[in-house]
Amino acid sequence: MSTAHKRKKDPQAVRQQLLEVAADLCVEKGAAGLTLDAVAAAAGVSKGGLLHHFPSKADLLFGLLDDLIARMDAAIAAAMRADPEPHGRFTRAYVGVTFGTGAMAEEARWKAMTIPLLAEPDLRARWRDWIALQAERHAGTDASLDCTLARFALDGLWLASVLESHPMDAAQAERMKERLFDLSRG
Amino acid sequence: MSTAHKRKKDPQAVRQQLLEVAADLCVEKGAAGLTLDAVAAAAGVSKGGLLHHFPSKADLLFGLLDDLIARMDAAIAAAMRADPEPHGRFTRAYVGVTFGTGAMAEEARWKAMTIPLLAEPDLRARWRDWIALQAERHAGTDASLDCTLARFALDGLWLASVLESHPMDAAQAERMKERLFDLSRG
DNA sequence: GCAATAAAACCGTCCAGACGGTATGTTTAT
DNA sequence: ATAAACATACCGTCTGGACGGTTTTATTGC
Repeated sequence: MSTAHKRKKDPQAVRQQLLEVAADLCVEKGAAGLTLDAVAAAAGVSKGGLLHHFPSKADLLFGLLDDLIARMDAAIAAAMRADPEPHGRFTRAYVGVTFGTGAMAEEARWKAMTIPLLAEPDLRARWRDWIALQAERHAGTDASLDCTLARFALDGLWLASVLESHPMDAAQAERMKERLFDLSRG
Repeated sequence: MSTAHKRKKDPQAVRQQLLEVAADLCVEKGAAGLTLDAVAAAAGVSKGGLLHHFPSKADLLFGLLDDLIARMDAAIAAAMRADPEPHGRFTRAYVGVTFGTGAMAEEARWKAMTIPLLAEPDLRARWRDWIALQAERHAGTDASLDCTLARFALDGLWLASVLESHPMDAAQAERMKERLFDLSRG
């Protein structure tokens, strides 16, 4: 028994709530282990309500990834606007955003969710498209060997942070970040 | 109806066969889509037989990962023996083995296992342990910033190859490999 | 050597629960 | 009034794995 029908309806908010809850569960259980029942329950919505917003599980996962990509795009675009030097600009923005100066809790959650998302072949394709788009868009400024290497290193670093396999203190992280910036300029 | 009980019993071989078949199916369907029935059928063993060797699905996946890790350990050890320079020796071996000259089947298995490895918390822990062990063991020779960075870059490169997100031709790959070797010496 | 006995290595079936999705009713906003 | 935004109930399938047999191998006693 829920009281959802008593409160004011706000479809957008419910949709957002569903996405956030799904993201959390995705981090815990992985995309494969994500169940519609669990999402609905955790969001305080019935399963029917969930399926109203996202007609299928696949749609829900697509929604998750699209949201993630949109946020990342926005953050990268903002970082790039603040960088006067064209060469390696995208790489630096990518590094800066992933190292995440701001909202750590949020960052960590979205980062951790990426892996489970990538486990699904259909979602992978979407992710790949985004990568390809970025590569094409910044081919003129970020295609050098060291820029590419810096981005790969960042991916590895990010992987390590998700796995918690390479515990690093703040000083080490800072040195690494600076080294990556160096590479982006070379 | 099977004839397994007619032929000579060889538990080790059956176990190995199960692992190989499971690995192959993992490549095809992904670890999430791996079913015990499918593994048992493909290995010519009943489901009961499979569950005799691996009491649960999790155990099967553990077995799969442990097998891969053992092989990788061997390959890395061999590569390290052939490298006279101590500094960065492990990093170079890691790079060399991952770039993988030979054993394509093995590489395909690693690729298939990578995503599940990152997605499943239990498998993740196992992998993390291995990383920690290596880091500790080679702390004296491979802990420099550039060595660490090279390994991170390699991980990123590996991920890209799994996701097929950064198509690279052989020449590019070779240049990247050389650059990583350079970093391991600095 | 050789039964006898235990233990390991299987086989084949069946089931309980989980899960995605449908079908239909009920409330709320416009 | 009508459509969107939910809730409730239910179904079919799929899958892990429990279970009780059967056959082969190993060990022990004599």
